Amino acid sequence: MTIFISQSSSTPIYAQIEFQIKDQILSGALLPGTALPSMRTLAKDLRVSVITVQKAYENLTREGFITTGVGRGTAVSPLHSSFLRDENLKRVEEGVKKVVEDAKSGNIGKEEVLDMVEKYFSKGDDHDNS
Amino acid sequence: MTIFISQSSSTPIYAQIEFQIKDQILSGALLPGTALPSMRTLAKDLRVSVITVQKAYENLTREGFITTGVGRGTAVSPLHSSFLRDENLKRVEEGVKKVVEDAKSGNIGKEEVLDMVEKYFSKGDDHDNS
Amino acid sequence: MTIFISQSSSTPIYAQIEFQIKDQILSGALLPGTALPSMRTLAKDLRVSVITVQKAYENLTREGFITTGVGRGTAVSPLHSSFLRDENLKRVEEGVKKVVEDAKSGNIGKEEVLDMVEKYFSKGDDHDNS
Amino acid sequence: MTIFISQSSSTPIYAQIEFQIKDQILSGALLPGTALPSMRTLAKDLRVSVITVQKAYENLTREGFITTGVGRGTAVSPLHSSFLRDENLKRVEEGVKKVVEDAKSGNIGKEEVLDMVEKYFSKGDDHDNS
DNA sequence: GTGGTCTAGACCACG
DNA sequence: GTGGTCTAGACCACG
Repeated sequence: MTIFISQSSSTPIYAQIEFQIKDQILSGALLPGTALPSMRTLAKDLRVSVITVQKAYENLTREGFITTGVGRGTAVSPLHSSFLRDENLKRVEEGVKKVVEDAKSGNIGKEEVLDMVEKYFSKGDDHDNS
Repeated sequence: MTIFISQSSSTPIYAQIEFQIKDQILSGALLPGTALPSMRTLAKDLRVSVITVQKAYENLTREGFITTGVGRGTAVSPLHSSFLRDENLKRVEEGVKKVVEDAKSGNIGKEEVLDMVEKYFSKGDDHDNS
Repeated sequence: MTIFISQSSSTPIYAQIEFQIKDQILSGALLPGTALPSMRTLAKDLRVSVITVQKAYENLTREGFITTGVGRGTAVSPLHSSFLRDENLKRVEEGVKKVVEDAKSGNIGKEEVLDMVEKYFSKGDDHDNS
Repeated sequence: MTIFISQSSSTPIYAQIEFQIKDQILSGALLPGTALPSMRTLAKDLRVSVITVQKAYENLTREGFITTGVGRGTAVSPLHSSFLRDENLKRVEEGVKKVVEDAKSGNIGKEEVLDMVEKYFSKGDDHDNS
């Protein structure tokens, strides 16, 4: 598991850890059952305080992404793929809603927004524009 | 000019004021030259400290949306309509970029996102579902 | 006499009036003895308060650029051309001093500064580079 | 880090702090990564309010010179040396531009300005009067 | 400990 | 009246 910490970012360090782990679970990079490093190990690796890692793990546990047990360590929760899909859809839908509100109040047309979506979906693809 | 403050929001009060005024300028609800309420008046109306309103006005001034002058008060800057359009496009494009990133990492397809955009653009319309 | 007021500038209005009149005297555009408009007339022309114009005239009088007499109105002082030249030199020399300090502390060489001076002196000239 | 405050200057205290720190970063006296004193410490040292120091730090953060983080303190940003040079050049060029404008409107010749630049560049040098 | 937000006052220059 | 600066407190999240 790879996590990058930016000391100069304004995002709190605990949130950087939390978001990156969540991203990797949602994208399927971290599969259910996979063991996460212990809080002490991760803290040492990232050169941050154990308390900081603890806060990230705590939040992820509360949201159901990981499970922690005394003596068992921490692992990715056995999430139904439908749950994952719902989480992702929720995240995207919230973004779309906000974007459309901004577009409407700023007199930006539907076609322009659709074009932007097409544009960013194409980026990073290799000659794939089906 | 109408502004709603949520004391319980995690967004700072000064930012709530700032964003709402910016929204109204970008949407054309506040026209160039329009006088804004004085910092003291707005502070009293919103039941917040003068300093809080000042921080909002300061940020808007630095970004060029309003002009302030001691003894002259505060007014919406003479903005070119092209500037307004650019600002709106920038805001929407940043939103789209983030949405597409989330969609890609969550295995959500382009078509699904396009459908969401259509859906939210239709909402609030009268008998318009072309 | 032409004066432009910018309501959106952060420079106080009285200072805008003061500086523009001083510039015109120092550059020779306003000659000694020339009558200035009365404070009331100028205030009406510029659509500002009489008190604002008064402050500008007051400062210019104190610095010796204009003379005011009850019933005689206001006029440009009979300045010796050597005085004008000294004022101009003082202003330029102060600017050069600050520029060189900035250059030194920023590791910018003398040649680079000399080049900039040449460059800006050429601007606006017609094929004159003696 | 040494900072001098003049309570009687017309430059706001927060700006004095801001400019002096920026000067030291631009001149290389403060290297990237160097920790700055905490706002409370500096405020106590300079005998000013914490808010005043905060405003200076806030401006420097927005301009990219320093990075701040709750719980992490404040440090000089990792700046590219090319950025530093550009910032210095920008500052000097603005000064030269203003100087030349003053000189032109005051009928002061290019040679005189060039001589002044030479003169101030020599000052403070040891036995260097080439 | 750190920086970020907020309050309730004050005094100033400007118009 | 207006905005700009400053003080001396407070509470918060973060590390």
